[in-house]
Amino acid sequence: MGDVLNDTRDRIIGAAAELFKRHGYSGTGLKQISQDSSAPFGSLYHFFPGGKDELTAEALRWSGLGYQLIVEAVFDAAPDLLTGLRDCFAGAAEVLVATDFADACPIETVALEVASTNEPLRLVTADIFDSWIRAITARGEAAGLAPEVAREIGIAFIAALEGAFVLARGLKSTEPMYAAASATVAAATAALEQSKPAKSRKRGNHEA
Amino acid sequence: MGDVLNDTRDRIIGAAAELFKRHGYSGTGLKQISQDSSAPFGSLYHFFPGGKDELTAEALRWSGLGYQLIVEAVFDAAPDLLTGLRDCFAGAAEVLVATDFADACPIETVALEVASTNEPLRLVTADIFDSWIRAITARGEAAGLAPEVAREIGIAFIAALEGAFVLARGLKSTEPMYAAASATVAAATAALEQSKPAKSRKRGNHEA
DNA sequence: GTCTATACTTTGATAGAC
DNA sequence: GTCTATCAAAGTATAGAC
Repeated sequence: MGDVLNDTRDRIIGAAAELFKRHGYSGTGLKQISQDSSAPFGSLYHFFPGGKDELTAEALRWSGLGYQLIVEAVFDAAPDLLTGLRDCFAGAAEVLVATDFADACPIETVALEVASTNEPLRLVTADIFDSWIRAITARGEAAGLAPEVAREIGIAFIAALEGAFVLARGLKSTEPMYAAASATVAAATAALEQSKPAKSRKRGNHEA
Repeated sequence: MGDVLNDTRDRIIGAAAELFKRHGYSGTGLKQISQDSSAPFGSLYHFFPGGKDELTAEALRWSGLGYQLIVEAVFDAAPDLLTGLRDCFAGAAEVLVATDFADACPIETVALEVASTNEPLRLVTADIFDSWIRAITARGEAAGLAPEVAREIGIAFIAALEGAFVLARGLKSTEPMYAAASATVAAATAALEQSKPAKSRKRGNHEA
């Protein structure tokens, strides 16, 4: 997010993504995007002939992919699945504090706004959520969970993170992040236990 | 929510709450509220001299209390805490399907919209979340959890529900509701186990 | 208290000069 | 491709007759 974007089109997308994250879809005007990106108003319609919706779709896809890469990096740096899960919540809490609880999930607010009012944009958010779910499901499977269980835990993890963002921003407190972290880790721990019935008594650790 | 509101002021609040729930704060205009409530435009400023923000605050408080009562009723009807938790998710899933994924949490979208843009309204959402947390924490304590654990599980439950709403509405699927339910129940189960170390082997059930 | 008309601002979008 | 001027519509808010 600290990128330096020199290309006009990229600057527009970056400014739009930032504004959508903090003010939402309806709360962000094209003129404000024009100002924040230092791009003339006409350039918005030059690069995005479809108007606000086309620009929003691009900003959502860009933000959604960027956020996924951040989360994947956290998991890559963690020694195991459970640590990775907990680190995601902890990292999110740090960002919230550093930005006075402004920067959370980059697509959550918009996703809720368009869910029942703008079907094309709703589909964009659905694609992003799908991509996130597939990514975390793969991590769960790699950790030894059955595919269906991995998917269930993965979805629950994303839901816990999104919900914790809502409470944390509303309460201006990181407490929900750590509460959600503990619950998610507890659920994942139980799932891991159940998927390895022949373990427990350290009678031969037969895993990768 | 199926109330018949004859008083003008109540009709305005009801229509506003409904519109905020589906279209958000910025996405809802006062003229639309006037139309949906069959109240003349001037009446909005007669009953709410503070304008849109005062009306929004009232609508949020009304919706927040109403939703809490619904959840409390679900817990009252359930035989135990774990069943109550699961029934909340199942009931929410049913409402989502019945309304084509339009009716979820009545304050979530607005809470995210105002979190970083409207401090007075953010405080209103914080009060509502606080009330919800206290209510569910009391249920956890009554079920035998230590106060701190009950609060943690309670916050995680609300976060899971809110996050599941985001995913369910975006994906137009109830899968996230059930995934979040299983994870929440698993976390609560683990917490209940830990809070009763002298149980397990049915060696004397010394609880209320 | 009810209701209409209107003022003022901002919105998304377009046209056209350069 | 860049940039400015402008449009029609919708936004919040107000005034005042009844």
